[in-house]
Amino acid sequence: MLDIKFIRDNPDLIKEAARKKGVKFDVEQLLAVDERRRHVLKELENKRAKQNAGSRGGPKAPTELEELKKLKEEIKVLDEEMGHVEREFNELMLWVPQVPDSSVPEGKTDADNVEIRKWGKIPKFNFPVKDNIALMETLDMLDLERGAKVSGFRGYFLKNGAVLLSHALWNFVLEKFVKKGYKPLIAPAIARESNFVGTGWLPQGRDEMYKIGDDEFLVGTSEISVMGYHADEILQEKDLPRKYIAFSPCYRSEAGSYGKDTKGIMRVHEFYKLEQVILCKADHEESVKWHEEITRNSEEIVQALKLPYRVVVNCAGDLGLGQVKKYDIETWMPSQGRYRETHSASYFHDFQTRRLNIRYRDASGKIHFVHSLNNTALATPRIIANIVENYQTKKGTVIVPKVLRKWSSVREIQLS
RNA sequence: GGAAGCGUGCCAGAGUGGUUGAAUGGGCCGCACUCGAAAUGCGGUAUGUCCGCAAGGGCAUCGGAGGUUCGAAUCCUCCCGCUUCCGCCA
Repeated sequence: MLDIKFIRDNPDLIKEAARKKGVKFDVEQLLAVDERRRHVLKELENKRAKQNAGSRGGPKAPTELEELKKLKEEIKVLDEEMGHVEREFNELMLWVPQVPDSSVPEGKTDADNVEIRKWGKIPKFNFPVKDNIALMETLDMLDLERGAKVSGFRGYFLKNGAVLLSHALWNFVLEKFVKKGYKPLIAPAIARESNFVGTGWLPQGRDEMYKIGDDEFLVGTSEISVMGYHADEILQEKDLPRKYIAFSPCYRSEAGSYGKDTKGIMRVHEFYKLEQVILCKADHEESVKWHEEITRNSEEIVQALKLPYRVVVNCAGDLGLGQVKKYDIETWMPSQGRYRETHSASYFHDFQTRRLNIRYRDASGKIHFVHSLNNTALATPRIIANIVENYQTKKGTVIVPKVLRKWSSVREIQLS
């Protein structure tokens, strides 16, 4: 959500943002509704002022009562109209796109994302490369058939080495972030609808979400529940930034991606994620600074795992409604001969915090909406696909990355 | 799942239909007193929104949404949350 005053003053910026992001949004319609809203509001408030003045003091004389009753009826009619206008206004406000940063490239889909740096050496294998599914099934790390039997389409069981690897990864990443001063959380995967609207996942992403109650949905990322954590709070400036590293299971219906990655662990309905979330001061430079930090944090993880990756800046068409700018980290997948997205770092300015009503008081006592950012720290099992492929040996085994050995009893995953 | 109670400002806590945005105490900020501090005294201390260059003013808000009334923090309905007891349960 943006500030209506900002929208009134800069309708052209909004129009341009909608064009760049490829979303349909009619600013003129919003401004017309806004004008009507303010007009009705003024009338309503004037009548209320009259009513308040009239009903002060004690009991009323009959003639006075008659007039007040009439006024009450008029107010009721206006109030109803106000309700309609307000609903329409609020609904439209939810669809106003955040303005992308000027450094965000033009483009429609992820194919238009622009590579900004690369790290690591693409591994060369002197034997036929196996893909992650073959490797993991051969090593008894993954059971897709029984996964589907029990869980349905895209269901999976992780087994043996994959389980140990998962726990080692979680420990490794958690320790790293705690050392950096991030507060660890285990966040709820069940969240009320307002948190989804607040983070900008709803109303547009309805099909992607599992609805499990009248008001409850399963989160597709703990960003949703962690952002909800501070909803309706006023923080102190000295407490900013708040940095969180949150663990949760994540659920995505993957509606609309039926053709993609239909087998394996790259795209599943249920996965686990350690997520970085930062709330910082309402300042563009601050947002940029922390955006670079959370991106670097994740790069450090991938580097420590010695996986080749590249960072792309997402084009405007690949940005969410609320995102100002986004970097994806794409990690090398030998069997596919290309990089695949493993991390996604974005900042929102106050788009989310306006919806969630998260504010802070600055040193002078003024209140502002905080800025918010988030990035994947590590998502499993997806990253395991990268690991097993990059670390495979001629024998068909998988070497455990060095940094994980502290938590792993084996240095090589083989069939036991 | 059954029963009871509760939800007021930064905190504690009054307030059960009529200038109550809300007593009182604490905290916090400012000023005075003091060489300084403590103690004391005085003053200030919500948010949103609309109009306005501003000063200022209007409106809304006592968990949320409705309702009754000329008038609601106070009465009614529903919802949410918390607490306690019972049942069930990892």
